[in-house]
Amino acid sequence: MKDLAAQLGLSRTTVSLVLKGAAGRYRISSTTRDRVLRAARRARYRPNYFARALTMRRTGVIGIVFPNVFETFMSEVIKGMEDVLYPAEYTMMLCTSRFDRELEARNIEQLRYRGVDGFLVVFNAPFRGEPYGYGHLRPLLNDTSRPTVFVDRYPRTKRCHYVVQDDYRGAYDATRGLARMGCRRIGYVSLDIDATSVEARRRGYEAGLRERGLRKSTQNTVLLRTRDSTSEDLAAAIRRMLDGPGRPDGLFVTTNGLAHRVCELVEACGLTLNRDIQIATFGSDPPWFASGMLCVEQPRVEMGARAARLLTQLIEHPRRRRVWKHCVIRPRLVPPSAPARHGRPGGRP
Amino acid sequence: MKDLAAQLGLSRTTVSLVLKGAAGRYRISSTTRDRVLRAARRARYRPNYFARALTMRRTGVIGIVFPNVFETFMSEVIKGMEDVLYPAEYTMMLCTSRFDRELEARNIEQLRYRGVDGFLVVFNAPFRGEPYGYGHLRPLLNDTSRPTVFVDRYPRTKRCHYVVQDDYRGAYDATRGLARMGCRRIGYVSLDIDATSVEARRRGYEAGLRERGLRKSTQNTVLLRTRDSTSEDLAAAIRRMLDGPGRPDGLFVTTNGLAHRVCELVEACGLTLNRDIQIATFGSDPPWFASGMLCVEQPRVEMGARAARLLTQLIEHPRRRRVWKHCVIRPRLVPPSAPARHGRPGGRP
DNA sequence: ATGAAAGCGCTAACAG
DNA sequence: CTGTTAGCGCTTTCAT
Repeated sequence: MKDLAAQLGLSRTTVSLVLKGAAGRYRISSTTRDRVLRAARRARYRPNYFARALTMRRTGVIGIVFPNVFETFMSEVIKGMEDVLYPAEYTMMLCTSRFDRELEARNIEQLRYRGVDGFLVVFNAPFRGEPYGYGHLRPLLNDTSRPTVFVDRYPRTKRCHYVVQDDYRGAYDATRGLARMGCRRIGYVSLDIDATSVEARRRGYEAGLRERGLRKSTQNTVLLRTRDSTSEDLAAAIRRMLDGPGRPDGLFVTTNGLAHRVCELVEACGLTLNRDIQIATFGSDPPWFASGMLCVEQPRVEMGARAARLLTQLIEHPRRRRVWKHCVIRPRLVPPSAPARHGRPGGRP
Repeated sequence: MKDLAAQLGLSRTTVSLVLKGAAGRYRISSTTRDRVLRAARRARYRPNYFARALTMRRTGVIGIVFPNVFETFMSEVIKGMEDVLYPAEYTMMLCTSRFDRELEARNIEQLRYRGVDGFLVVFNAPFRGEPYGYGHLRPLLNDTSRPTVFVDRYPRTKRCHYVVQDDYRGAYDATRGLARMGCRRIGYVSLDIDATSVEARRRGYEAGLRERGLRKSTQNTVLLRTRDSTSEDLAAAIRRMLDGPGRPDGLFVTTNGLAHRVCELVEACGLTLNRDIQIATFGSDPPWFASGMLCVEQPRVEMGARAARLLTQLIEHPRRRRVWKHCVIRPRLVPPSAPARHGRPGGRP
């Protein structure tokens, strides 16, 4: 910029002013303005990012923290974010926590250090009763100069911004859906996770049962304490459940990956899905795979987009940060696509 | 830092010197050094990122450019990178190009602007004969102050650093493997893409045929001009190939996603995999899915790790940039897991 | 062993 | 309308 100014015989101020579009306010002659603009273009001038950030305290970078990016849920949410962030001239800085709270904390620190303007985060939920809770999210909750929007789940406090799907309603609808399909003994299978989303799904499930005059039984409830869905824990629990006398004729499984595994196990027990038992879960099937499950379709892309839009609002209008925004998107119930067809994993070159 | 210095009654210089560990060289008393260090720790002092970057011209951030992150290939390569970058105190800035060259160019520009120390990139390959080639990678190839390591494929020039698998060898082995399984007419199915990787696979395939005294036929060759593997193009081509007189009894498919789709189509034509026809491809099956294909197992995590390690070397030892590093990793051939078992998509909550 | 001073590239009062 | 000036927070050379 100095060079530019020298070359034009102007002061740095003038150039700076013009370049940030304040020419009007300072009544700078349109001729000099044009000269500056043209010269800048010709020299492919771009302000130095660090110098600018140093004085402006603004970077145009959004910090994204996700458990991973390969699950369809995550990558579709990210797509939604990209859709709004890119046109708005923001850049994403993406970190994955790999279900590791340490790493998550580290990443958050890194992003803060690197001066992101705001955060979009899907955090790791601990197993219920685990000692370390959400302490590492404190830096996010306390930082008033940098807004955070939580996605899919939020820390216990409501003093934060978040965008989630209506987990309660989804589970409620799914459970009633199962009942309408003729199920009388509807079991519950879930990771035993301390997340607002899972908790809401449980409440929705229970409300659904109540509404149809059904009851839940301890025997037909499975709470898993491991994320490895191929673990023997799950298999044993499912077998036990299906061998018992009051065997369920329907299952509500809180998450998609788990549900697929449950399907397998059900079949391994000699039962046939959609005949002996119905299964409902969150998250829809990929196009190449009809699972035969009743699905609560998550508005993933939309959630990402809404979260990103909210965040940019909060960044650009600091006053709005005072009021906590809670955005809850209603999911849609998708009946099992019959007949159940097993395709192959597609689109993964 | 100013506060720190004031509080300790020292000059900023001293503090700065101590903090960067140069206390020894400047013979600063160990007592003052300790005082400074302790105070710094107590005040949770961290140098300002932008001020530092402004003077140092170094950020500790690595720019990562990938077509996407949801394909298993991509996410595993990234895992390998994380494995070496995190312990080495680097942070990743990840951008996806979504198979869009515009976006790819934009992302590269953004990352340069944001002052990354180096690049790790899997770029988009155009279809063969498409006008816009690798021009947008120029900024990477020309930038001597910021090394780039290409992964999985490299621009036509060899004047660059790259880490790839031995595509030629993999394809060669796979083709010979098919022949050893009894195939006499081995067809070739591929995206018609202008990538070094795909080209090497084709050459490997041809060499494999030659070595076994087999010949390729135009009729048993399918070159696709769309990335949408559910397209009717592929279905039609496969049908045509399988209906003809010299129907292939083996197929080498260059990429994994495509191969799965081909399996489906083969079955849709009334043929049975592993009986009427054998299929070989790159990329191994996920644990929950035995495809029945002969697989060239890609060393994905290792590729990511090697690339990252190479890049940090290049960053930290500028002199090494003068010699172009080409790292080629040998893949392993994995026979079809029998019997072919169709599982369900797991691990995707 | 420690401090003063210049500068990285840009912004923003304020004075002409 | 344009120029002067004082930072932003840190590094580094050069005196002391």
